[in-house]
Amino acid sequence: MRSNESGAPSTGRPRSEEAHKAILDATLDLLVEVGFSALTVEGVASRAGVGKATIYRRWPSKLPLVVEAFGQLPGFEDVDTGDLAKDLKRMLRGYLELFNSTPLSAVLPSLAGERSHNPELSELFEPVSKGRRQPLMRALQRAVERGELSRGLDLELSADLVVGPIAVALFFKGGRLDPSMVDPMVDLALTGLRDVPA
Amino acid sequence: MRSNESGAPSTGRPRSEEAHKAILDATLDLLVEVGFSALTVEGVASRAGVGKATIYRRWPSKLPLVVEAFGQLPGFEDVDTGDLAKDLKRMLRGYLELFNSTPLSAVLPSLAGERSHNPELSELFEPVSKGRRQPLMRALQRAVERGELSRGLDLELSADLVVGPIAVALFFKGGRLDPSMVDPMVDLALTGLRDVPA
DNA sequence: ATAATAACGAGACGTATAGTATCGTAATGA
DNA sequence: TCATTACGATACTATACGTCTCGTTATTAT
Repeated sequence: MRSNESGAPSTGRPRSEEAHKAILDATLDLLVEVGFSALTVEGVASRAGVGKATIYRRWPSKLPLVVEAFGQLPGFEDVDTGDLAKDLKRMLRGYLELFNSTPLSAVLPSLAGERSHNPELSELFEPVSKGRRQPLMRALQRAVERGELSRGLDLELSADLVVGPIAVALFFKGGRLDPSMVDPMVDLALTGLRDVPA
Repeated sequence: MRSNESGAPSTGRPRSEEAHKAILDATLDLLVEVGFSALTVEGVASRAGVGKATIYRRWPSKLPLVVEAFGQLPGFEDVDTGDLAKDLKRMLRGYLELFNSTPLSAVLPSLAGERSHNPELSELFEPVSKGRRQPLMRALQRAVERGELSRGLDLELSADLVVGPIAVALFFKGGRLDPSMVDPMVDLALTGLRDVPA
């Protein structure tokens, strides 16, 4: 019973890539249509035209499946205009537009909410979450290299500050995410509240 | 079959305040012990020593119950030192300490996650969420009146910026919320990223 | 070829829990 | 005293997770 590195055996019928993709697609479709909490594995199986076992053979439970489907959605697109404010505004605006055209705005809070009770999910989610921040971190890094930002700046904290208002809107307000909120948001994060002559 | 304004009839056996409180207390206890997703209505009924019907007579489903129990937890404590940075730091520090001593850090993401698929819950959550921000908003308002902040400042957005990094940590990172993160957070929000001489 | 192996779709199955309905009883107001 | 409603308890229906077994099909080893 030899196995290759991915844990799949080297003999017997191979797993169907087709079924794999159909499952992920069906999961995203249903996330859009019914949302996370109403999404059922049986529904995914039926939509994808596969048996439940075919799903559970690949993912130990519903959550990792949703995490992987979610991971296929796009994140920040990298923008490099040579000006930090422009970079941030374009990236965040594009991101908010994704929220209105994909299930991102519904899936993100659901998964984040589950994390707090599910350490395994938390671990699955971590690299995905981190990877999505990368373009943002790179834009900040470039600004430091250009001298636009101070060298001593905590870039992690800075990134949190920049996207913070989006997170607040997403989780604590109706979730209405108008791309027009981006410009004042970025401006305020760059200049700070205390932008008044003493 | 006359009813008073709260929907309860004016005749027959009145609803037990004792049972009401026991249910809310049991809900909070169980939120601490087992977390939100493992919390069951049957468990709450059993812990509170009431029948399930007594719960469903008051709350249409599990979520509004949890929202109301959650609403009993304390929020920001009002701090007025005459200095915005001090006010914010003390308030946020106290808030983060709440996260480590109550189920707040687990319940908040869960409820926020459910909101995106549940408009009714969203409406229930709205006033609670808004009320919790009040001390923060007042501190900002005072700073404007003292001339510490500019009059034209968007205070809603400012509040989002200040608490944003906490939201990001809570939802996108492990949820580790060390009160020591507060001081640099507030300082950065006040001065902005671009705090470097041009 | 033929055997061994493992994935396939379908769906039965056991368990858990949400929410409803029904019991006999207790408390209140007319 | 009687109507009304809440009470705790519990049976009930419906749903969905995750496991398992069916007969079948695709692939590899001999």
